[in-house]
Amino acid sequence: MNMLDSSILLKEYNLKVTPQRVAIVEELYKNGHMNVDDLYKNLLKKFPSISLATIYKNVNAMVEKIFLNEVKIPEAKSVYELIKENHSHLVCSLCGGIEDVVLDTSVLEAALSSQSNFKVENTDVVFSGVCSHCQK
Amino acid sequence: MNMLDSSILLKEYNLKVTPQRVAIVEELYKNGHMNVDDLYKNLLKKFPSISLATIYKNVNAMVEKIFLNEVKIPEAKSVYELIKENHSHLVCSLCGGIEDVVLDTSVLEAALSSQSNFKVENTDVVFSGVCSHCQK
DNA sequence: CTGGGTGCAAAGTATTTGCATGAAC
DNA sequence: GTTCATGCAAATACTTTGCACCCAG
Repeated sequence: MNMLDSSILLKEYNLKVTPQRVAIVEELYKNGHMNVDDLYKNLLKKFPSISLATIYKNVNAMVEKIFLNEVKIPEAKSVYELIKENHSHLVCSLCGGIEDVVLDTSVLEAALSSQSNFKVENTDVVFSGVCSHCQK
Repeated sequence: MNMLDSSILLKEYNLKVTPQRVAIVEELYKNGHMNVDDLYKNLLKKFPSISLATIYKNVNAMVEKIFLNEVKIPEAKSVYELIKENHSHLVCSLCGGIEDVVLDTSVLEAALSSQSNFKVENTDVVFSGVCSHCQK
């Protein structure tokens, strides 16, 4: 994703294109999932005087415009990701890394509907365990 | 669950049996899922001078001893529950209520293992949507 | 221009910690 | 009697807000 893509994305969601916002989008694109502190630390390199408040305001704005997603992780801080195809998360309990995996959750939803009237709008799946790298 | 059961549970996990702890366990047994503030407000009725710090310390101790579980909910505060049979959660986006449902997630884990070496230790599933009551 | 974003400082909220007292065992 | 829990107050951590200044459109 280049500068232009980020700009277009921001514009599409009626957010003014600022260098800080572009950088947030690009960091997330590059790293997949980041928490607020990770974002802050990385952006400090580019914007030595950026404020944590700016990160919070922008992340919240992007979550509201629904092009960022907050992922709540067991025993860790929430991370944010660009919204994309539905997917589940793999959280390594050793290194803390997070991977995406595309899985069809419709089997679960079908099983649920057979025993409940709950109307599902979203299904979040988080696997905790040990990633392939840490198994070595 | 009566007073005796809670005491036994606490003893089994090497926690001294205090009235506050018994009350926490019984509240959770009665209500299923509660966040820290709910617990605090309810316990205040029984213990007018109980401290939030006591709730935090005990909840954290019980999570560490692995007989409480923290459930992270999208767009809401974490809730705690007594550990029991593996189950998934249904979160109503209208009333905020949380229900349990027992589902077999092994299909998902099988699908995952076919495309990843991740070694799953735990699978958390949270459905968001509208509960049967709020659909009316 | 004009609206909205940024960074700073302050306020607000959430959670943890240290310590004296008192209860559990 | 010894250990550890409680409640209070203070400390820390996390997040939001208000405002003056500045940049994007």
